[in-house]
Amino acid sequence: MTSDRSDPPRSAPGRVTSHDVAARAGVSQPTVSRVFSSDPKVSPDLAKRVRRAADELGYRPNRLARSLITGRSRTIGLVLAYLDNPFYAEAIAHLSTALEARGYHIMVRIASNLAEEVDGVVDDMVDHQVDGIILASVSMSNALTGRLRDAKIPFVLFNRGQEDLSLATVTSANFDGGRRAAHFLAAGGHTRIAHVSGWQKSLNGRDRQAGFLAGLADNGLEPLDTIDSHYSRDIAAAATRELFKGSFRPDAIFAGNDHMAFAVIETLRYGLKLNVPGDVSVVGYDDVAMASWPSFDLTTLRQPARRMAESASTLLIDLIAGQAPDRNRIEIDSELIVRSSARIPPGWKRSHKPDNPRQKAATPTSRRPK
Amino acid sequence: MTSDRSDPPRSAPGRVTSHDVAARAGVSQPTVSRVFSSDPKVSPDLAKRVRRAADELGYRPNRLARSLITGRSRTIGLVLAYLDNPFYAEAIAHLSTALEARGYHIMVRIASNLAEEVDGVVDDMVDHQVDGIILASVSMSNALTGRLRDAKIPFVLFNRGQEDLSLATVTSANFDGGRRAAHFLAAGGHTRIAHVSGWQKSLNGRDRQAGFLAGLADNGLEPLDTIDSHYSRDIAAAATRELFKGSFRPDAIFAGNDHMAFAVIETLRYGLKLNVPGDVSVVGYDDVAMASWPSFDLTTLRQPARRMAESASTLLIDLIAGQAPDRNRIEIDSELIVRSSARIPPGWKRSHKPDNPRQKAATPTSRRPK
DNA sequence: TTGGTCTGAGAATACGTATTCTCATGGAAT
DNA sequence: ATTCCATGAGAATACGTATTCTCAGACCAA
Repeated sequence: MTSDRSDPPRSAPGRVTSHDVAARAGVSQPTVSRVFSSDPKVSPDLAKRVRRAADELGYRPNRLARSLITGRSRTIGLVLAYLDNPFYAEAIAHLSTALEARGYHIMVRIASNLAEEVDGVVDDMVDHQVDGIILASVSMSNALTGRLRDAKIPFVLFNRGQEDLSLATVTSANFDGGRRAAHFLAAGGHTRIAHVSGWQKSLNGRDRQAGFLAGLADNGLEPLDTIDSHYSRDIAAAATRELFKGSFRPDAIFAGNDHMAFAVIETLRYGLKLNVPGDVSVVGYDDVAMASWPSFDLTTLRQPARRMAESASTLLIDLIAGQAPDRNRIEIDSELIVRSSARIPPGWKRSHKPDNPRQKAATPTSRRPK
Repeated sequence: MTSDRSDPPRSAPGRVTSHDVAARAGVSQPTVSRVFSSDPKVSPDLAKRVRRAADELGYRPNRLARSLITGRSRTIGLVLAYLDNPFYAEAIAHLSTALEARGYHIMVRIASNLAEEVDGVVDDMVDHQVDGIILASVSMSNALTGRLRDAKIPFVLFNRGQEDLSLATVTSANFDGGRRAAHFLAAGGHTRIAHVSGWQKSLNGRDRQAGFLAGLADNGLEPLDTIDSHYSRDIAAAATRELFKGSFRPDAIFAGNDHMAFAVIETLRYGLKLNVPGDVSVVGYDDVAMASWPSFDLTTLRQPARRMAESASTLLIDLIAGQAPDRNRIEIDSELIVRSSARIPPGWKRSHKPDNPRQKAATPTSRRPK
């Protein structure tokens, strides 16, 4: 006999709580709670009775109430700056999958890179009691960093390093990737190599550029020019036109990411009537899905979005659990994917296309009329 | 003198509650609550004192606790099936913005179109007490529909109609769009027109196809063929090859969305060595950002993602508020954007390019070394 | 048989806020 | 001056669950 008997269900109809289940199963509310938090300290037969009652009533635990008392919402906030770059769409998908597998949910917000806007968004997430935050491609103000520290909310920077070594970050090996791009172009015999770079106020952009310059230096080369194009299609296109204004024209361009590389290629082809890779070789960074499309067939450095998402998730969960991870700055190697947008040096081979199982299964259903 | 004085703050350090604020301001906890829910029934000077105390302590209301008692989480769930189609990336961004402006937050989940998986994802969201759900491009099982009805959780289908007229949906005018595609191609003098269609188990796909067929019929034409290509790039490519196997080849193809149209164009160009639009005209549906890229310069029907997102948000909020909206099936007109991937009939003009203000501001910073 | 440990489940409480209830105060109306 | 209502704020309670505390009974050893 429980105290629930005297409480008529006064809440919204259809809203069934652990008390209702308890009443029907003839047990106390804590017992119901124990069953649903898989607390071992409940006898098998009682547990069965509770589960049956729950099923009959269609009970599902209210995660808000649970979160309120445990202090953990099992929600993590995801802040994104760009969504026109498809790399981040892939990132969302992989992060969502990875975190879901770990029992977490994602709250997404788009914020421009203005520090002020990011701050507001993050504050909002804090109010929602997120357990942790992933900031993809957004910069952090020092004020914000401090506030998150105070609030003891762990966060991970995804694809955006930061000078501050105490911040947890997951990136690809940007310096190394930039260097390998340079080596590849140098091996291809290019000598007038320009860089349409990522935003130089982001560490990603700087590291790729620094690696690229180092790679050129390894081969006794200097860049023809480097132009900060802010990860923007339009600016990258303008930069490309700029590069070809003078008489000393590039024979190769390394772009700070694929998104800009596409703009570079199109400006070369359709604006300047040049041939890629005949006249100019182009190399990108990311290997988004479109990079393998025949229109671009872009040679690029693959950032493994899935592995990066896995790493970021694991890292963040560790931080939430209070475990100091072995490393809080994770760099994933990026692989050079050789396609046809850049001259292939002797001895190098085109990367084989990944076989797509769906393609074989593609048996479209056709109907010829009549 | 309040009862708070006797309660030492025993919760996690840094966790400041309305009780703490109350104690410091010398008022009761309900008064603090009233100030932060902008309840008018609190005198100005007290309110000021409370706000000051809150600022000094860095207090921010716990939205979980608030939600628990109000029964409204101000969170809405967003379920997506595809993210490789950039239309949905745009949709996320616009939905996020629109709902944020209305004071809501978004919980995102990717679910394949398997009914079972969608059900699980939605159940999960219900547990999280979302106030409403937007299902983008995913189908609903009848069981799920019923359960959401029972749980009294409103939902809106975004870009995916449903036969059941009682379900709230926001789509573009798919039938009309399909018909206009047909009219355009017919006006261009094409006679052997094929359709690489969207998934025929989705109403979107069927409506576009039906409109397309009606539009051909308006011109006394019949389709050369229609092939269900499931919104898949690979299947669309296979379908295109299939269409060109025989001797009676299409002179125009209408694709069920841009994502497939790109695959069609590339298969024509790089697989079949045909010219677009010289040999074959191609029309798409969506007008994603890439459609305006010079590589494709795709003639297509623009689904205004922003307006659709606004409508879906408004509709859902109305449903949550319990107001029966005037219409629960919203169709947004889609505009034909004439570019160069399809022959332009006499008398028609290419749609002017939207002027991009950023392009003018693009003054890349260059540095020539040395 | 008695004492002690262990097990399982109910009672009580906590989480942080919103809301209802209650009541003191003060001004207006008579 | 007395009654009445409006106003504003504190006391009490609720939201739905997890957790701590408590205790009855079972079981074993002596």
